Formats: sequence, C-alpha cells, structure tokens
Amino acid sequence: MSRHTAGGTIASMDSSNTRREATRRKLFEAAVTLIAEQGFSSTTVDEIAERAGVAKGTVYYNFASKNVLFEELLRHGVEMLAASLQNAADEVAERGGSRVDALDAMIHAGLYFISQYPALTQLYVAELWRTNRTWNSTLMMVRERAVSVVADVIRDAVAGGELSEEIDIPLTASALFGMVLVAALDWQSFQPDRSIDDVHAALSRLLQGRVSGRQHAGGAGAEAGAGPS
Amino acid sequence: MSRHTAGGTIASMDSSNTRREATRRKLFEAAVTLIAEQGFSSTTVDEIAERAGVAKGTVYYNFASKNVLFEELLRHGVEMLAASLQNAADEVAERGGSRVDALDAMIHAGLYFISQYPALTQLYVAELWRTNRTWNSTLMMVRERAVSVVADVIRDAVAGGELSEEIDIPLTASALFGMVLVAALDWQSFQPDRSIDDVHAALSRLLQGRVSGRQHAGGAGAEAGAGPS
DNA sequence: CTTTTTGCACTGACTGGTCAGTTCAAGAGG
DNA sequence: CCTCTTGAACTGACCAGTCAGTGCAAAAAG
Repeated sequence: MSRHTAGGTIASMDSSNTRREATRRKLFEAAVTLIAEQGFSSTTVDEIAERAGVAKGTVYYNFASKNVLFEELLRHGVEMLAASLQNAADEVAERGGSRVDALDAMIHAGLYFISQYPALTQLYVAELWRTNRTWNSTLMMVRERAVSVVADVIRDAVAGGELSEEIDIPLTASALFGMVLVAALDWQSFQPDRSIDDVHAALSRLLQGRVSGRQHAGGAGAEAGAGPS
Repeated sequence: MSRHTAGGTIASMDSSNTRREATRRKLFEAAVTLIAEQGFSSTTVDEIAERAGVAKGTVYYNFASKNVLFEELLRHGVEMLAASLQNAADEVAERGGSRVDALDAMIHAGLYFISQYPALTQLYVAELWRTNRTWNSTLMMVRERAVSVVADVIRDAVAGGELSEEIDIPLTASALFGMVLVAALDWQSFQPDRSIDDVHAALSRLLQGRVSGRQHAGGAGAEAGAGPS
C-alpha cells in the first residue's frame, strides 16, 4: 500500500492533473464573468459552481476559499495582459520601430485585450483602488505588473531622447493606462460597433497633441482609417 | 397599529428639516467611506449606522432601504462633481480664456475634487461599469452627467475652430475623464505627497503632445509650479 | 486476463453564522 | 403635539465552508 505518499504523487501529474486543470479553467471563466457583473461579495460560490457546471464541493476541492479563487484569477489575468503588452512592444522593437511607436502599439494591444476580456477588465477597475480588502497586496502587485510594462518603455524612450526628460514617468504611465482603460470600457459599453482601429486612432490623436492645438500628424501611428497591423 | 409608513412622506419634502438633513448628511458620509473601502455588498447597515453615530432604526426612518440610500448618495455626489467642473469652465470663460484653457481648468478641478472626495471617487470607479445591478440606470445617468460637461466644452472648442474637427467628441471626453480619474487615484494611493499643481502639470504635458514628440509648449495651462520630478 | 485496491476528482445535503429589514415602546427636541 | 430618534429584539433569507460518500481509471494482486 503506497498510500498518498509525501511529495504529491508523480503519477498524477499527467492524467489527473489535466482534468483538474480543465475544471479550474471552467471555474475561472465562470467566476470572472459573474464577479465582473455583480462584484465579488454579491457573487455566491453556488452561482460560480452552477455556471461552471460543477458541484459546489468541487470549488472547494480546487481552491482553498472564495478569496483564493479570486486572487489566483487576478494573478492569472494580469500575466496575460502584461505578456500581451510586452509582446506588442517587442514586435515593434524587432521591426526597428521607435519607442513611441511601441507605445502606440501597446495602446492597440491594450484595447484588443480589453475587447477580448471585458469582464476581466471590469473586475480590475472595480477592485483596483479599494482598500481594506484581504487581497489588497495581490492587487498592488497586479497593478504594478501592468503599469511597469508601460513605464519601462517610456523610460527607454526618455533615455533615448525620443521623449522629453521633463515627463513624469510613473504618473504618465498610469495616466496612459487609465486613458486606455476608461476609453475602452466606454467603447465596449456604449459604442460597441466601432472598430478597434477607429478607437485606437482617436486615442492616438489625443496623444499626438492634435487635440490641444493644430499640428499636422507627426510620425507615429495615427493612420486613422486602415492598417490593422 | 398605525405603522410608520416608512417611505418618502410628503411632509418631509419641503419643511426645512434641519435636524433630519443633518442626520442624512451624517449617513451619507459614513456610507461613502465604508462602501468605498469595502464595496456595497460587504458594508452592513449596522456599520453605517454605527459610523454615523445613529441608531439602525434611524437609517430606515430616513431611507427606504440600503439600495435607496446608495442611489441618493450617487446622485448627490455627481451633482457636486458636475457643478465643480462646470464652474471651473465658466470661470475661464468669464476671464476670456480659450476653450482649451477651460479644459485645462476642468482637469485641475477634477483633480481637486478627487483629492477632496477620494472615497466617493473610488466608489464611482468601482461601480460605474458594472452590469446587472439594480441601480444600473442611476449609474448611467451619473456617468452621462459628468462626461457631458466635458464633452460640451470640447464641442464648443471644435465649433470655434480651437480643436480639430477630426476628433471624436464623446470618446475623447471619456478618455480625458478616464485619464484624470486613474491618474488621480494613483496619485492619492501611491504618491499622496505630491502637490496638485505638480500632477496637473504632468497631465497637461501629456496632452500638450510633448510626450509623443518634442514640440514646445502651446498656449494652454502648463505653467504649474515648476515640477521637479 | 480478472479481480481487487487505491486514491484523485467530484458531489450535494447540511450547518452555523450573518445580515437586511421590521417592529415598537419609550423618549428627545423644537 | 408632532416630527424625529433611539435601541433592542426578532424574522427569515441567504451563504461560505464542511464532510461523508460516489464514480472511475489505473495500478496491484491473484
């Protein structure tokens, strides 16, 4: 009788683990939608289980508590976002584009991400500035993870002389982040028919400074009608 | 058993109920902080009453339900914000400033408002894009009320030739709104020591287009007390 | 090959606690 | 005396977390 052996049974790694992973994924999906719609506290574990098509006990088999489920969800989500932004910046860099072009590409990537995972985004916005919650430190980490990707590119741009040294890097990064976040949520909520390129162009224009004074288009990004790169 | 007829009795409408108004104000204040910290669902009516220093029965004497208390809170708050933004824009107009100057002043007013009522702001952000809530229509109204003040000024600026006709008015208004919102929350949460003028200058700079390309400052706003950084 | 054992993954009824909302008799205050 | 507030007790719904038990596939035993 080899009972439960210490060290988490190697055999179970491939066969059983797959089933479990699938269940966890279903639970993530169910939870993200419900929590985005209703908020954390008014979403019940029963609802999550029902939407995921599993029994309530399964939730507790896979996650220590409702809180833990939520925290893991946050972590998982922000990794996807950060990877997506980083990837957009890297692709531009590989093609020899400027840092400002990279920023523009990140805006596009951010918009795309939000359009793909609107519920996740709503959830971040709703929880990000709350205090007195148990998962507060997780939230801090999550925010830092996302904003720092943007801040890094801005920093490089300043170092390379592309951007003015006067700008406040962390504040600008978070303002940029917020601009995309809120514009995207509004786009999804109130004008869902518009194309991503359309929205992207509007935001680029805002940043090109064409809003507060008429210069003609500079180099970066704002080709307004076309080119879904 | 002549019960209380809990609900908005007509008599209470007009008579200058100083006492009652004071109680309601205390309840608003208590509720806004608690809900911003913990969210609506996990804030209990007992907590609100305790923080306000009144009995639970008083809450229900003054508001039909927890939901109604919250809705009235939202309405009251947005009126203050809209008035504050409108006022900033009007003052600039009276002094003969441009519409772009007015926008800049509104950014400043927005920052100031958020620094005065951080809890209220957190609460809006947390609830604004949620769906499936009973007070959803209230929230829509609230958002519209705030964003339209900004949109109106932008529209005037476009009509007067100050801004390009290419810009997308509603989207730009909400992007601007979001930029200020998120930047301000970050300021309050992570760099509370910075002065409002400092933050304001950073945002103005972002909009002057100095971020994405080096033009020298246009006309509007970025005078600010010389940002260190 | 067949039977038995093992243990992972899952189930769902149940429990103990929490909380919105009610009720009311007894004041406070103006 | 009329409006407003108090405080405490009560109800009934709702919900996070528990636990004894089921199903099943693969390994071990025969």
